[in-house]
Amino acid sequence: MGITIKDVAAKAGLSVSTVSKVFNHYADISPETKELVMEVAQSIGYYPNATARALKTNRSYNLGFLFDENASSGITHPFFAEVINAFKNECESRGYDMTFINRNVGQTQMSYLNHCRYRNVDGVCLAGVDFFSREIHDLIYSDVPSVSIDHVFETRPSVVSENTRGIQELTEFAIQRGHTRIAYIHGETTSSVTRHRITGFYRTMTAHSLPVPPEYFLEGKYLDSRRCRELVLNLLSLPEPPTFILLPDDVSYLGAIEAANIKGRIIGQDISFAGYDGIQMIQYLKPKLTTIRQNTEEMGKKAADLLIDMIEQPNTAGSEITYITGKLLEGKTVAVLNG
Amino acid sequence: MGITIKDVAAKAGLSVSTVSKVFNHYADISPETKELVMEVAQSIGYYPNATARALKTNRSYNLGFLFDENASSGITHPFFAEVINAFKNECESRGYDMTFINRNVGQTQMSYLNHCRYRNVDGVCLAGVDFFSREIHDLIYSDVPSVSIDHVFETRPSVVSENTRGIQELTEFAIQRGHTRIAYIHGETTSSVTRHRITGFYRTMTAHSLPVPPEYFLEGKYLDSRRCRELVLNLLSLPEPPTFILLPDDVSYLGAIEAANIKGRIIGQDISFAGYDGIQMIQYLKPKLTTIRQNTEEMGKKAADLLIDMIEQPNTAGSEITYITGKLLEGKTVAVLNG
DNA sequence: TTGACTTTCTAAAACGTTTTCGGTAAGATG
DNA sequence: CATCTTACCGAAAACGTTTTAGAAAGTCAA
Repeated sequence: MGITIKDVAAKAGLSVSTVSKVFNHYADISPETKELVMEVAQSIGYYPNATARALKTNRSYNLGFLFDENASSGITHPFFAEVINAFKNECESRGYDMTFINRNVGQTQMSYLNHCRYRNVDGVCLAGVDFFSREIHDLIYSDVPSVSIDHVFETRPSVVSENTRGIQELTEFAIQRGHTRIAYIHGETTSSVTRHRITGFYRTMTAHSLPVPPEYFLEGKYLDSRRCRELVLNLLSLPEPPTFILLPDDVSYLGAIEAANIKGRIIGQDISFAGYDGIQMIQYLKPKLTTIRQNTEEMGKKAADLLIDMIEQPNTAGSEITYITGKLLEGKTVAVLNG
Repeated sequence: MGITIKDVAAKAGLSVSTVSKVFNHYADISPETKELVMEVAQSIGYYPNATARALKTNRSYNLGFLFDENASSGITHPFFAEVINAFKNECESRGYDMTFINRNVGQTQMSYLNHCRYRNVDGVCLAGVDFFSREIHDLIYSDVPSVSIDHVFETRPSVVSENTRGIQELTEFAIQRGHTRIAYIHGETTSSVTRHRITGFYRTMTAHSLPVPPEYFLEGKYLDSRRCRELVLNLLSLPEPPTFILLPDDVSYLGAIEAANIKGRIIGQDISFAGYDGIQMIQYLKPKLTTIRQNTEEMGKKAADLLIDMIEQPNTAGSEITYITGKLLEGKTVAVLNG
């Protein structure tokens, strides 16, 4: 059917082995032969078959990306989409392709690990999954190389954004401007990201001897602006409402704006907000949101690099943790109370 | 290294062929043997190797997805992300995986077609690319099955959203409410989507004998709210500004809001807007945008189905065009001038 | 009993590569 | 001239499957 290495060999008057060697940059090939093979290959439009190669070498040059599919948004998630995009770009530039790993291939349910094996991926990157589940555990402690984003397993390298520090900065930012009644609507506590952020929040509040009344500390949901709207409404209805509210993320700001409008508060004046993520689209809103811009570009790229390095030099593979720091974007949503 | 079909055969006391047949649901296998094989396979944790299978059968159960990588946003594009997600989900439920197709694999530049061949994808879905380029042409007229989204090639099936009709509805909507000075900031004219929309616009305007002065018809860019802001500012600065402006898409509305604020116009009163796409996040903005909600779910799913059908029943493969109709979402951005 | 089917299984070739191990020829060395 | 290197190339096995063609054994009717 297709054009194979045999056709090239025949046309060039050489053996299959020799042609193969040319494509794999073996040393024992004369420059003339090399050139000849290349020419012939070009002329008849030969391209090595990745499948056959993968079978032989047990390397597919294909990386898996695993994130929670049934979670809200999948690839639609603005934060993960950016990370995935960066990951994919780095893969490509290093000669790898990317496939999504899931567990329902056709009718037959398949574990993540089995899917990886079945597809023969050289490695897999995990992001936004339930890192405490059995399945993920099996995958992580298997022989397939892996790297995780925003969660660390001791035996594997990981890329984590400095969530604790990010929230600290944001909280500090508010306190510096005279806020003391500070509320935090955090995301799902099942995620370790949330846990780190909560740590950052409490740490800062404690450092400044500020109280955190229970009604100021609410469990919201990531990316759920409707939910956020309700919670902000609740907060603003308190007898003693907060002056500053940390939101789960940028998208939640959409709900916060609505709530503020309903309550007739002017944002950045009567009530202050901060988000998390630094999503471009949200930055266009008025008033501009004060937030932490996550370096998604770096996260995706670094994850790919760690993974590929691990694959290509298995001996030197460690369990390096790479911290990625976000950047505080100062918007107009935080009032200065002590000006 | 891994567990192969041979191990299963040995342990079950059967031949490799028999085991293979069990996994491929051949008829000439007794129920007892079938059960035995399944049991043994289960017990030693055997899983068929997709690579070897692909090599033999020339089917990879892997589908390519191709979209313009260097275009603005890649996977980050809110509209395409939704389509891709739906496509991916449908693939999975029918037993296929999805890989992104690009042209820079490692150092070596590779044509899209070659990438498809190299990866041995069973088919490829095209969206948001330059459909008029040579490379895409080569791919479409090759032997690899393909389906296109929002563009039709006569020889291939396609899924297109009814862009002409969408803009017609929007324009009609404005006219019914008494608007006559209607401007259109359209997207890049290189895309056939834009061309269809422009057709819809002119058709409606002509049907109502309304003029379209050149200064009301501007080339903007998709997803570029900054650009949109400038163009809306220009429009609002005209001696005789429009009362209604069709925007390239929903994201552009962010720029439009800014421009209206700068010019001191109240949206839905002094100036009216309509978007396109129906992106969730934008729908949370105030005032709520009147727009066409694209049925991205259906588009992605249908594209996957067409492609897989074509792969699995090559004989019945046609060049069916599937039209997906959007739905007008009435927001608060259109003033009623004849009320 | 015998031939004709059926049913169930297997041997072996093939898919397109990579890689090991040798082999050959030419040049270098003494 | 004999031997040793060196540089280059090829034969063949292997990777883990699928699939064709046929073998063996059982069934059944006449």
